[in-house]
Amino acid sequence: MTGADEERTPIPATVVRRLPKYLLLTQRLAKDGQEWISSAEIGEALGLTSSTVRQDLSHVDFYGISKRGYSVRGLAAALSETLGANREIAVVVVGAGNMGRALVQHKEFLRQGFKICGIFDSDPALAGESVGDLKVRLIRELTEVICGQDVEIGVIAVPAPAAQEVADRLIVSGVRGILNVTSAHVVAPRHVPVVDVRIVASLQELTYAIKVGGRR
Amino acid sequence: MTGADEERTPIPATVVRRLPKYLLLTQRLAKDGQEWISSAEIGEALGLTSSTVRQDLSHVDFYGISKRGYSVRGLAAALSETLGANREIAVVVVGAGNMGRALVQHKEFLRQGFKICGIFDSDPALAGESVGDLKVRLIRELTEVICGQDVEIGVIAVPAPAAQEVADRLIVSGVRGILNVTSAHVVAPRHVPVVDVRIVASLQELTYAIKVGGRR
DNA sequence: CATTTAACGTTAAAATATTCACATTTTTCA
DNA sequence: TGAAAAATGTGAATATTTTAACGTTAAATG
Ligand SMILES: NC(=O)c1ccc[n+]([C@@H]2O[C@H](COP(=O)([O-])OP(=O)(O)OC[C@H]3O[C@@H](n4cnc5c(N)ncnc54)[C@H](O)[C@@H]3O)[C@@H](O)[C@H]2O)c1
Ligand SMILES: NC(=O)c1ccc[n+]([C@@H]2O[C@H](COP(=O)([O-])OP(=O)(O)OC[C@H]3O[C@@H](n4cnc5c(N)ncnc54)[C@H](O)[C@@H]3O)[C@@H](O)[C@H]2O)c1
Repeated sequence: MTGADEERTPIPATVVRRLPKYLLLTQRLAKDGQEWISSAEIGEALGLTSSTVRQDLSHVDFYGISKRGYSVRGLAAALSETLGANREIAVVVVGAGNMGRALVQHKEFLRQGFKICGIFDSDPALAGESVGDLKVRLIRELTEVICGQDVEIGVIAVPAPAAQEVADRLIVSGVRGILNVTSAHVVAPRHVPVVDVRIVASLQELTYAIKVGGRR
Repeated sequence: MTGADEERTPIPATVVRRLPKYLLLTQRLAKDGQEWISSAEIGEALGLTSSTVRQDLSHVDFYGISKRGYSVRGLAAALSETLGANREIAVVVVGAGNMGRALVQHKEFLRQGFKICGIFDSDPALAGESVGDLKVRLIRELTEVICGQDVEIGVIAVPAPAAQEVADRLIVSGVRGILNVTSAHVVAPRHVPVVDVRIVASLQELTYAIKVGGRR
């Protein structure tokens, strides 16, 4: 009767960031037919200690068994449920440039339950163009589509200066979370979480790692 | 005479991940003509406490001054230098699919010093096709180009199952760091750092944040 | 010119995250 | 069947990260 899988206290962000790694690994192993995996093997595969793995998995409503480890399929299912990703989630992409179009055509999203159901742009010249199965729509149709199709996530893939404006539109349209692919810092109310994907920043992180090199 | 900006001990990863944010902010403000900024203003703009900001900046060889804060331009320059991003860095992209092509055409990379000087694919049908200013080359020319042009960073944008193989090739070709855009976990020797950009994982992080909603 | 104030750099306290260590559970096998 | 082994879940110890506190310094003000 009760949902029962809800945690009293949220899982620490640092743990949440690792859960998708466990999920992906177990999905892959399940496909390969592997039945069991130990925390040590997971750690090995992902560069973590077995202890961190066990500690992390203690937040997931699923139990391993002594001497065997975790059921690969069972763990994958539990992780997916814990992440709230065990269902189809409607997504819209705003910005039909190179990045937006790449995202729309990316197959893996759907395999993981993310269904992109609209791509929007402010440029009238792009309106009506096909991208994968979709046609680009004008940004002013955004609210209508989001409300009508109960879209949960909006992806911002416009030039950085337009990012906040787009975020605001997504928010008033009722989106529940935002994936921000631009380098802009986007602000949103507490109840609309924003996750950033910052590719340039990742490259800069890499230049630092290269610079300090061995000494690390 | 001495480089002098080298730290005895590497900057903690958690700090390094924030430095690009400070860099981007100060670059933008510098362009807007702002001269000074305080740690409190930086924190405000980025959702951090002023204390965290000052603590972070203590790792950067640059000093603010009482009552004024930090020189915006000076801080930007110092951050860029600390990150090792204050110079042109040659990059190659492997995988000329949607993502690889989007990356090659992305203008911001060059503005930040990352010069993409080659795009490679294993598909002979793609060889010779234009992407921006570049032409797609066959993967077997990779080593030659990397050695010849002293390429520092390789970006992996191929299907996940091919990621490790591509990484291995990049490594033997002498690349000094890898940006991995696939969902695969890539292993590399200690002296070749790997930074991951995991978009699907970011979406899953978002579904969790949506699920736990207000209670956070 | 002395005083007030804003903001820094830094030390230390508090909060988080990771790792260790081990009692417990399940399986194996002699 | 009972001892040995492998792996879990968890409490405690470490280590790291974040935040608070504060002495110091440079500018502003009267
Ligand atoms: N291309 C990449 O590989 C890449 C990599 C990292 C980050 N990004 C970021 O992703 C974003 C998009 O990049 P891109 O390469 O696709 O750029 P792009 O210039 O190719 O496309 C941007 C699109 O956004 C549209 N647009 C502008 N303002 C808009 C608004 N207010 N509402 C709706 N649409 C609007 C434009 O008409 C254009 O079609 C940028 O912020 C970029 O920094 C791109
Ligand atoms: N498109 C996106 O928006 C997106 C988003 C997130 C992650 N990714 C990841 O980026 C990677 C590429 O995605 P994509 O959409 O560009 O895929 P894609 O299928 O459009 O392109 C992949 C390209 O890689 C080439 N390739 C395959 N094996 C190769 C090898 N061994 N050496 C060199 N080239 C090889 C293929 O010929 C193809 O051209 C994938 O791992 C994908 O999961 C893509």
